[in-house]
Amino acid sequence: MSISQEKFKQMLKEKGLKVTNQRLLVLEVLACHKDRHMTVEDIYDLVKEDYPDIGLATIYRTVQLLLGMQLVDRISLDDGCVRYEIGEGISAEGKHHHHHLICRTCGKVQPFKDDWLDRLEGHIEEETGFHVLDHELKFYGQCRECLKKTEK
Amino acid sequence: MSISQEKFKQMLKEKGLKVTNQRLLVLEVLACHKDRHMTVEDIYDLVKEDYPDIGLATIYRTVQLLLGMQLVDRISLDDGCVRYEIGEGISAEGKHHHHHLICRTCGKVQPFKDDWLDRLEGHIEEETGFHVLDHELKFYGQCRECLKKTEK
DNA sequence: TTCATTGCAAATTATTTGCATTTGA
DNA sequence: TCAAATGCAAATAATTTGCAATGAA
Repeated sequence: MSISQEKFKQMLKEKGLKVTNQRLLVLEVLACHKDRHMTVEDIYDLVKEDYPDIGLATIYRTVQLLLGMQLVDRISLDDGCVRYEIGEGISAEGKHHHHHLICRTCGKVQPFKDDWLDRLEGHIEEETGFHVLDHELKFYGQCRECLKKTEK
Repeated sequence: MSISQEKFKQMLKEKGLKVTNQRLLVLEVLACHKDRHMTVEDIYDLVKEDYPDIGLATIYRTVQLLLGMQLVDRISLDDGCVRYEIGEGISAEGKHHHHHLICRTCGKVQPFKDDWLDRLEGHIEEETGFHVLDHELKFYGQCRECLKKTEK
């Protein structure tokens, strides 16, 4: 579950930052499109529907702010665009992860939930002394639909 | 083990492409710096030592070519730079993978070899029908050295 | 010879920054 | 009131493209 608007307002205040319409809208747009992997341009277009005067630079600045606050993740799907996704939140049981399955034929991206890597993280710490905080995992291949078309 | 120069020449000829000094040098520079994660600018500087007249655009074009031929991988270490790495080659036993451990404090990147994900790939195919060909896995955290400094 | 490739410069795209103005606390 | 935030335009950075000249087959 991603962050609530109230919690976000509170976090801003704690940091001495201001609650603005622009910031709330950027967060809302990201929260309402969890499973899309949004570019800055995507966010810009959606926020403009509610707030036509917003500037592109504000989107860039807000996204940087949200990254710094760990409320969104930056992902790169290797199509050359930088994309952003609202974070899944951190619970007592640890992070809630999903990975991305990227189809090399049609480019579609589907999420895949899994906690398999938690054990691997422990293994890495033992072997290398590297303390793992987070990970990003992408799989490349062919989705079910493209696979079917190939078989025909 | 990455690709040999002879094999590369042969692949180019099969595609009706020409063997040029520039192409050989870009591949060589990547092969000689396996464990560095090279930006286009890094490659440019190194190739220029042997071939001062090469243009930056040629590096961009050659890297695209090598990507298309699956001889190099594009990686993004989230410092904003796009980086390239020579492929590990595909053997009969499957792909030879390494992951990246990225230190959030000092930015250092260390490789980590592991075949743990092969089983997860099988699991994904069963559950989603997505046929996995390759993957990229990054871990974020703190390296041993930065961890020590924090403890003091 | 002939067409792919190259280097260069200009064009394009993505992102950041400076600054006058506006706005939230 | 007043520093933080915004919108705009200009600046910067990264990458691509057009084109005449070059070079591999």
